[in-house]
Amino acid sequence: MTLHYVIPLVFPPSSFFTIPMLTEITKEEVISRLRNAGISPSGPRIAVFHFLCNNHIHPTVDTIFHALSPENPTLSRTTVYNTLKLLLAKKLIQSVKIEDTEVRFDGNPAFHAHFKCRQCDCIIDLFDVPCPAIPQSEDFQIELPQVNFYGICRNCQQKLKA
Amino acid sequence: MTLHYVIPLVFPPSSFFTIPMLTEITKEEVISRLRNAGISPSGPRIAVFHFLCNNHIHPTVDTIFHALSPENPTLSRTTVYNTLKLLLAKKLIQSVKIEDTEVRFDGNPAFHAHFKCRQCDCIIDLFDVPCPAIPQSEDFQIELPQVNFYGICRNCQQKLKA
DNA sequence: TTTAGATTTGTAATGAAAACAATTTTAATA
DNA sequence: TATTAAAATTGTTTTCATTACAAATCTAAA
Repeated sequence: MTLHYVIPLVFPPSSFFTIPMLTEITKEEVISRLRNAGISPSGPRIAVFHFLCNNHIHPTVDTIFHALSPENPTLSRTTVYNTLKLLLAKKLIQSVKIEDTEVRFDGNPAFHAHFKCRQCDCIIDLFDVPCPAIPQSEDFQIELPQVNFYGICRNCQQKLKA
Repeated sequence: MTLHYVIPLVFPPSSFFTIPMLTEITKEEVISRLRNAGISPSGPRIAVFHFLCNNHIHPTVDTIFHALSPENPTLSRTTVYNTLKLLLAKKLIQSVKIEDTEVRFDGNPAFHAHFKCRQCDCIIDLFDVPCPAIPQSEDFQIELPQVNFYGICRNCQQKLKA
């Protein structure tokens, strides 16, 4: 079977750039999600998870640390690392391996593809790229795949044109 | 349109594990490919590219360096880095961003998915996972996507059963 | 109030990658 | 063949994300 796709003239095309309802996730909702996952909702954990849920910028550890430090003066990088590892293990977030050497994080654990702009290094969610078939085993769970695109984002395309 | 997939009992299932003809790529063929790409075929470049074409193990820089050092006693890590960067720019190879912090390399630049075993850390080519639709722009080339699966490979599944 | 376990913190260590300058090689020209 | 400029390679140094580790702090149960 061959699938045919409409080839858009700009990237990301609107059909690949659906923006989901960006309702603010409250601290209470964050605490509830942590409790449901069996994680005791400490201050740093609430802060890190809340930041990831409401900032769809696929931050690095350092970005998270610097964003939260002013409000949490005693926060340490190690705690950010520990917290992210814990959230990943409980599948409350996902990691995005789209850079060569550093990991980025995404507060939305559901499958979606990502696009990295080679010009401005932004990372954009692509909610309308279908998830590739995930082979399942009787004995083992195969995790969601990562699907990463690379290129030039629409903003940078327009800047380069001008 | 909904697609239905046969769910295999073991992973990787045979249909996801097609092994292409693994004919040895000769040094002459390697030199020819380098010349066609406008790269002068120096000793280190031939060695690195030849290694990648004939060892489908998705090696790291360090693995390549240690594999080639005995035959090339003066080879330096920096040269391996430089050569890989050049081969990538000319699209003779591809990088595989499937680990958190280090990049792996693949002598086959054509699209195929990858699977990483969380148990033994091996990386397996999945030649039968279809390439997601690649949005194309009039002005900019969007590069091939990376599709990465994670889980437990068949070997480790059997070891864990026993 | 005590105390054990959980959590957080800061420092040190690791290691991949990049930056950099110097050396060596190559290839064109005299 | 000799000269020389560009290309390629090399080793060292630096950077920086991540991990390891041990000490300090906090939490919640007894």
